[in-house]
Amino acid sequence: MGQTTQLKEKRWQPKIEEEILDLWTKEQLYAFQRETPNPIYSIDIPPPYLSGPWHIGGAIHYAQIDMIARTKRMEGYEVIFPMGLDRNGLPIEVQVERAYNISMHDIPRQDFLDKCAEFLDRNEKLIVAMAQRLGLSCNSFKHDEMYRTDHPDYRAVTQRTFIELYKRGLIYIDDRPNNWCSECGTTIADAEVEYKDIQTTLSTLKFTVEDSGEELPIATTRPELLSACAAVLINPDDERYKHLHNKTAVTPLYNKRVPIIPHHEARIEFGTGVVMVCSYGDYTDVRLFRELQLQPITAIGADGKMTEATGPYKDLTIKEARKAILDDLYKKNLILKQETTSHRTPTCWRSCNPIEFIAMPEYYLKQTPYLDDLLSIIDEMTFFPIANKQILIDWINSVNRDWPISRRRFYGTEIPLWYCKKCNETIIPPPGPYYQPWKNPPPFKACPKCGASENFEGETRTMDTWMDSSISSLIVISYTKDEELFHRLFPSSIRPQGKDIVRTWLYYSILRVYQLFKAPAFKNVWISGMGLDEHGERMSKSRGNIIDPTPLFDQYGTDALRLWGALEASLGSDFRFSEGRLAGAHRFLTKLWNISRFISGFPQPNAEEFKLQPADHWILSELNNLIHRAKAGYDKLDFIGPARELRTFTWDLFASHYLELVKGRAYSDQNEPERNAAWHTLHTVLHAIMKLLAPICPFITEKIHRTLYDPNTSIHKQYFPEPVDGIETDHPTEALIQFNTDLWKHKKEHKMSLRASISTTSTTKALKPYAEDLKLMHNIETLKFTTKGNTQILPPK
RNA sequence: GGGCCGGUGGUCUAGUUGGUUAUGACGCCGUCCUGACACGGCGGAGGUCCCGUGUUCAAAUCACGGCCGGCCCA
Repeated sequence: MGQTTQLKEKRWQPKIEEEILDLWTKEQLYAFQRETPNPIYSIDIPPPYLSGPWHIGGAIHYAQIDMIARTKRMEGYEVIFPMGLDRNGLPIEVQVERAYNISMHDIPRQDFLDKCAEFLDRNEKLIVAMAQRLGLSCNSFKHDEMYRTDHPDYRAVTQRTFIELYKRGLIYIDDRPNNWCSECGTTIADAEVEYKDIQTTLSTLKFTVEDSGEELPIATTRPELLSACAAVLINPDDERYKHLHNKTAVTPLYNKRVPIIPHHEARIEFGTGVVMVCSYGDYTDVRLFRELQLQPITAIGADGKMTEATGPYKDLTIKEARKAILDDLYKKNLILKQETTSHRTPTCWRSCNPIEFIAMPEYYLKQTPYLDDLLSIIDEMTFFPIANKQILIDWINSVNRDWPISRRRFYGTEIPLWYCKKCNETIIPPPGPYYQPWKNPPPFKACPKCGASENFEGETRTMDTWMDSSISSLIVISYTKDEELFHRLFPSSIRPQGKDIVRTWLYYSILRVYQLFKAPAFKNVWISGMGLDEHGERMSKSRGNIIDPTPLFDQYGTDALRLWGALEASLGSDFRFSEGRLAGAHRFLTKLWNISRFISGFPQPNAEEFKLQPADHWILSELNNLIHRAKAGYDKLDFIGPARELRTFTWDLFASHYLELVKGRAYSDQNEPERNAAWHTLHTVLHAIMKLLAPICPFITEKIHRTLYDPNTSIHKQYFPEPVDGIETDHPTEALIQFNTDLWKHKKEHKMSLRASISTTSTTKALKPYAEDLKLMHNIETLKFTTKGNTQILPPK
């Protein structure tokens, strides 16, 4: 008979988790074994963006992704689950500029990069510490074994893909109007544009009709663009203006002649029904200039200030210019009306500033020719849940122009190009090293076109950070580092992520990998909902509703947080933070701990030392059901199912009914094979619960497993349990629960102690096999069985 | 204007290939220290499953229409 080490602590303490963490680190428990005989499962974990520590929603998101890794391990896979860190890009630069109150243009480029790196290193420590505290089972948290998107090796791979696509003609330069954020000083992609309702003033300006001199009122939110007005639109069906078709209007202040064009884009009910078209107020303007072949005038420069074309407003900011021009219009009586309106304004998702549309020469990656291919390639991927695939489909269907990938920023992967000043040739270096053209000498001797041997200029721009992060799935499976492994593992097994970055990270990843390999990037895609605050709002710094998980780790522990995260919402749905419900999850762990503490008081009999009783068969058959249901839930990578099944089984069936039912037998001195059967069954069920719960609550299950069952081998090296063989399957579970409820109720109604004896009780025949256990449990002297189902209890004498 | 998702006791939520008295948590009321657990046990109250129409022997679940909310796009 195997002795069992008893659990001592009266309740589960979050601080035990830290001891377990140390143990895992020491044992390098989750290190990837390349030479494994098992199938390999690779997880393209979202490398956290190092702009700040996670809020509770982010923490839970990563905990859920970790449950995927742990599930796959317990299903028998060797799992690649690296810790990655996304360290490129604009938001970092913006934060550094704010923190040091500097502009990146005012200090040497290298100094600025060094400051960014410092800032990143600080945040990295915080995030990595939190990732470990969360129990993430990443392969390694050693400094040199995590990947970083700004590492020379990573950037060299990004540049290699750029070079490859450039050579194939997929990257080109163009100077079409683009989304320009003047605060960030760079072009941004459509995917980075966010729409916000912003209060603004709608001013009605007095245009006139040429010749007739008729007054033509036009409402606009952008009076500062008046100098760039190239046309005036009226709706062809608008009865008020039919007589003006194809006449000419004169702009106020500038007295410029512009055509009046009938066009369906003018909404009859908006403002006065007449709109001015300027280069460029919004997307519609951009489209109309193209469609009507109007000559654009640049009113706003790249610095966000007005240009010469605006006359007296030159060098004013947009805001200043708007105020100044309204003052001038007012003085000259050219404003007919002003009202406040809410305008749907495109803004930069990083700086939150309204964006402008400005033509600049930028590099583009072709994407529109690939959209149909992408729509079919995603059918080769399995989506969890399938409903969230639609977000991606919708986005692919709405993409209508190529991806601007160059950024006039510094902390990013450099565009690896040089230009020959003599002949203007663009020179591409060979793939391999990491290039910094603004700093390195050119890696070639002469211009391949004109033969010049000097006067080369390195490109100063960097790439959109999504150019880096969209190849993370390749990095995860050792692209360019271990070609044999890469070919064996491509495409990677799963991409887990939140639904907020479907149109960016997911879309770009699928596009890029398809362009490089003509193949799907992933076998599976897992898209979860977002963690919201207690009022159901998205957490953000600007809203000031960030919930910091740090104190919750100390108060409730990681396992409670993870269990809460699993129980809170089905996959794909948003979930709200609630401390009360977190406390509820914590209470389950206390319960589980105490169940284990009780069971840890009994030894573990060998096979020949026990004889299973009907009650044992009953709970083992219920355990078998649980195993099937929990595994089915893990199969869907939706943890709410297994979490709920486990809680209900453990608390409402195993603890409340089975444990109480066999207490008498377990403490008895007589009939050892029957007593041992209770001990054996208690341990069997408990150990199975531990293994089934391990992906969700890795700490408490590890502690109990190592204390009771195996001090030397982690539970996280075990597989999910198989159903117990040779168990009778037909049991009256409902009747059993009902009988116990009836007895408890009876004793309560008669103000009897639960230990008080009952002289005579009768119940359904179906419960006859459990007679002995039931009599001990409720202290029944005589228990009779009838063909009728109802419980009959004789009142005490 | 279009698309997607959702609307289940006070609050949050499970369940939607249609099938007996709708799941659970938190909260609430009452009661009890019973050989692990008072961070517990036991008992209880509380729901027109957004509204309407239809399909069906049968609808929270399917169809159509409407209302409300969230997200995305124009």
